[in-house]
Amino acid sequence: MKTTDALPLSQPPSPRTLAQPPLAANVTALPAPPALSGVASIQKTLAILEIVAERGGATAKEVSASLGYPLPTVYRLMQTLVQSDYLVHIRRERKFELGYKLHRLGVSLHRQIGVPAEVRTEIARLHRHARAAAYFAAYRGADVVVTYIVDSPAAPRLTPLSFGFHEAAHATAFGKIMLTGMSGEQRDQYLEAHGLPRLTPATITDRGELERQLETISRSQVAWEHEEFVPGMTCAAVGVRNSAGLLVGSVAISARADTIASRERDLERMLRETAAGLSRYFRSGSVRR
Amino acid sequence: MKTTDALPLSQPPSPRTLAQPPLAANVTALPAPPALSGVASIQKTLAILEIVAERGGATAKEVSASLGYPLPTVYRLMQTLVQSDYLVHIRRERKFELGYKLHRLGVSLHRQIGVPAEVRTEIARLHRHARAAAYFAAYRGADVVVTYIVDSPAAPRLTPLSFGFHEAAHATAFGKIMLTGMSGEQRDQYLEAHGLPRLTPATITDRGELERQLETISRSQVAWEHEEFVPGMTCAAVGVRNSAGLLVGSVAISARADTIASRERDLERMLRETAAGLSRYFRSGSVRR
DNA sequence: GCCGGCTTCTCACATCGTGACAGGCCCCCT
DNA sequence: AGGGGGCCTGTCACGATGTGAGAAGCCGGC
Repeated sequence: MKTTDALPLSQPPSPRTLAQPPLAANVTALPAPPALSGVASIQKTLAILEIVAERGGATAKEVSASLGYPLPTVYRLMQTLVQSDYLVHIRRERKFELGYKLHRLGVSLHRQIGVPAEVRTEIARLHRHARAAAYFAAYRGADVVVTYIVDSPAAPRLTPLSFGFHEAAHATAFGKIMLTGMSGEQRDQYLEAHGLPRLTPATITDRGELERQLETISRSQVAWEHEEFVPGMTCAAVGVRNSAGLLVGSVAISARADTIASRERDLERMLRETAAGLSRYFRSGSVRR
Repeated sequence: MKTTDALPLSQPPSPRTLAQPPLAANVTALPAPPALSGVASIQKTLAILEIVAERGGATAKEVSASLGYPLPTVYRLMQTLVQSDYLVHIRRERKFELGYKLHRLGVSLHRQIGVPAEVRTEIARLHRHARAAAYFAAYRGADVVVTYIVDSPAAPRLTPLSFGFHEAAHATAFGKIMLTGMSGEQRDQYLEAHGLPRLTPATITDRGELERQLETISRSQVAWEHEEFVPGMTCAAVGVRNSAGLLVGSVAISARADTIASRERDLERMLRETAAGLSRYFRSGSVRR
């Protein structure tokens, strides 16, 4: 057995994904975009970091141009990042690239979110039996986060749903499960903050309609999502609870809408079984019934 | 074949590794430690990020205590990080953990440094034949960085030498190779900035002695390091050059000192072969001779 | 229901970052 | 070699901006 440094799967080489949380983009065009609170110089610095990440390296000039900061400022901020190993200055090529500290931080993040082996094997089993991409999403702070995925060429994951995804709760199956687990007040607060942006023609953007559907979901204990997140794709999820009965996460699958229609019952059964097994695990430390 | 989110191998749960570049620590005890230049608020913010990473989550109070910043300041900075998804605030547990943006940045870093498949297979082959941990270190900016490692339980890597390692050039085999590739002036500058900190009793800390050894190395084209970096461990490295004859990286192995003594010749031969193959690859795009 | 912690305001001060400008450096081109 | 055109790094005075003491919310726990 040999071990190597595992390279995290590359996200697609997309130009502009949902990098920023999809804030409602059509609020009658506010003149001043959020620019919320926070320390401005830090926001600038982080913006620089992300530009460099997106482009796979950038010159100071490019950064200055695309963010609109004056050049000396850009240099100053970038040098601060270089000093702390968040950036590397490659003088030969007159450009900046990401530094090694980011590797360590990424590793730390994975350690903090690490998914137990039992969850991994159960999700893998679900993937095999359901012939669909299978996900585990955990609750962390005020969000649901996708923390584990098993898919295959025949049943690939939904493109934006990679490790760490936590946006658009109103349009995803596991997001809906999370919303049903919240108190009315929590839900109000969450939806107020994130809005219900339209992602596809089928996305639920009406608060009342969403509430009604959540009602149904909390009775049936399974959440569906039909082309509301990505056209042509369907997801379903079931919650996982700990010994106190609190939602700690959820199990989900995704697949092409047309390949699912005929076996919804079946898939629901498998999801419930997996979720029940994991709930047992979170109660007692064992999956076995 | 199934694909999953690959978790980068965890670094050892070490408390305080060489996180900061090992600046010469004994310069007659300057009253004000470096605190070099740079934007102070940003350095504070990054320090907070790293504390949270090290501890696997921390409360604002802990951060305030261990860095000596006043509490409101800590909250303000941490909230800025939360807004940009570098941190997550877990209110239930009254603590902060790392955010998901760090995953993306880590992935981008790996994309930027990505090692070609040819290099990976050659390093793996070297590992098998030499029965030793095998490394590829690339030049990036003004540093050598370990970018690929193949090891195994029987021949494990040197503990601090994980992906991204780029310190202590004077005490590592691939570091010495890099130093031989520099002009006298570049070398002066590099060693001036980094110093020659003593890591083991055998570490070369005298500039003249190092220069003499580099002389020898540039003739023999192979660099050895005997317990100068980690006690009981030995490393050797050979440079890899591109079509312009410039060093682009190096190939290295490490093993317990006592298991190597009898086969230094053999290992040198294998290192040279691997390095020659990779040099061919960097010249012509193919390893084949 | 009250207490004690964490967390978030408020606000006046001066620090600290800012960015126009100019000079140095290095590389490339001829 | 010599020049020229970038990239990069200083310098500096202005004032916006971050700062941190204090105090008031907020929330959970006893």
